[in-house]
Amino acid sequence: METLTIGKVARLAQVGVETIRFYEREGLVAKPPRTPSGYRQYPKETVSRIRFIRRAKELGFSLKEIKELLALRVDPETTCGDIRRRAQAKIQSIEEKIAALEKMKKALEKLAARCRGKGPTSQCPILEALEEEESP
Amino acid sequence: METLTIGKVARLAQVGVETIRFYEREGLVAKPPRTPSGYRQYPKETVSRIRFIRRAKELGFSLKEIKELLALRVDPETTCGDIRRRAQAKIQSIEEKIAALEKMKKALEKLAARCRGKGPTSQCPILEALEEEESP
DNA sequence: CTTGACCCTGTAGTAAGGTACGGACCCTAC
DNA sequence: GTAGGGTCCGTACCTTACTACAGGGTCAAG
Repeated sequence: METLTIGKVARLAQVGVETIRFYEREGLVAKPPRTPSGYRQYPKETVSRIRFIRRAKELGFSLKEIKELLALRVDPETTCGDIRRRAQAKIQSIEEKIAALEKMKKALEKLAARCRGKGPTSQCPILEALEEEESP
Repeated sequence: METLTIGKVARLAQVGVETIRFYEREGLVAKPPRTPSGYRQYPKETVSRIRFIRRAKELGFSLKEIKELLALRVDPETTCGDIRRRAQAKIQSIEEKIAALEKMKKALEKLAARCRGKGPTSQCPILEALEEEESP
C-alpha cells in the first residue's frame, strides 16, 4: 500500500502542512504510522477525510461539529436520519444568523434614510440614534 | 458636578465592570479622573458613550469601527455624509455576509432534500456529497 | 558529500471581545 | 471596629481555526 507524506497530503487536500498537524492534535485526523525516522505515513483516504472537513467547513460547520459528524459516520448505530437532523439543525442556525443580520441591516437602512448626508455631525440622525436613551 | 463609580456606570450602561476597564485600555472610553484613593470618577456622559458603543455593536460594528465612529464624531471636519458612508459600507458588508450564509443554506438544503432520512450512513447522500472529488 | 527541500517537536502568536482571578486597598453601615 | 461590598492592578484565560517560528533531523539529486 502506498503512503503519502504530510506535504503531499497537504497539496492534494489543498491545506497547509501545519493545518494537518493541527487536525491531528484536535482528533479530526487519525495519528498515522511513522517511518523509522519519524515521518508521518498517510493512507490515501486521509486526503478525502481532509476534503470532507474542508467541505463541511464551507457549509458552515465548526470543527467541533465536523468531529461529531465524522464520529457519527463511523458509528454503525447512526442512521442517515441522524445526519439529516444535523444538517437541518445547521440550516436553522444559519437562518437565525441571517435573521439577526437582516435586523441589523434594516436598522441601519432606517437610520441612513433619515440622513440627508449634508451638514455637520452635530445633527446627524445616525449618531443621534446611537446616543438615545433606553426604551424597552 | 456629580460623578459615578465604575460599578454604577456599569449598571447604568448594562455592561460589566471589567468591560469598562477593557474599553478604557482600548481607548474607547477616556481615562477618567481619580479620587485620592485611586477610584475612577466618571461623568454621567460616560454612560451614554458606553450605550453608544453597545448600540453600534448591536448594529454589527466592530469595536475598531466604533472607535473610528467616535473619533469622527468629535472631529469638526466630519460631516454627516461621512457618517452615512460608514453606515452604507456596513450595510454592504452585512449584505455580503447574508449572501454567504444564503449560499451555505441552499447547499445544505439541497443535500438534505436528497436524503430520505432512513437507512445506514453508508448510503447517506449528505455524507457522500462531502466525500466527493474536486470539481473546479 | 553537500545542498536544498522536506520533515520533526514544542511553543507562542494572531484576531475579537471580553471574562476571571489573586491579593491588596477602600468605604460605609452597624 | 469589623463585616460586606466595591474598587484597584496586572496578568492570565477563553473561543476558533489556524499560522509562525526555532532549532533540529532526513532525504534525494547532482
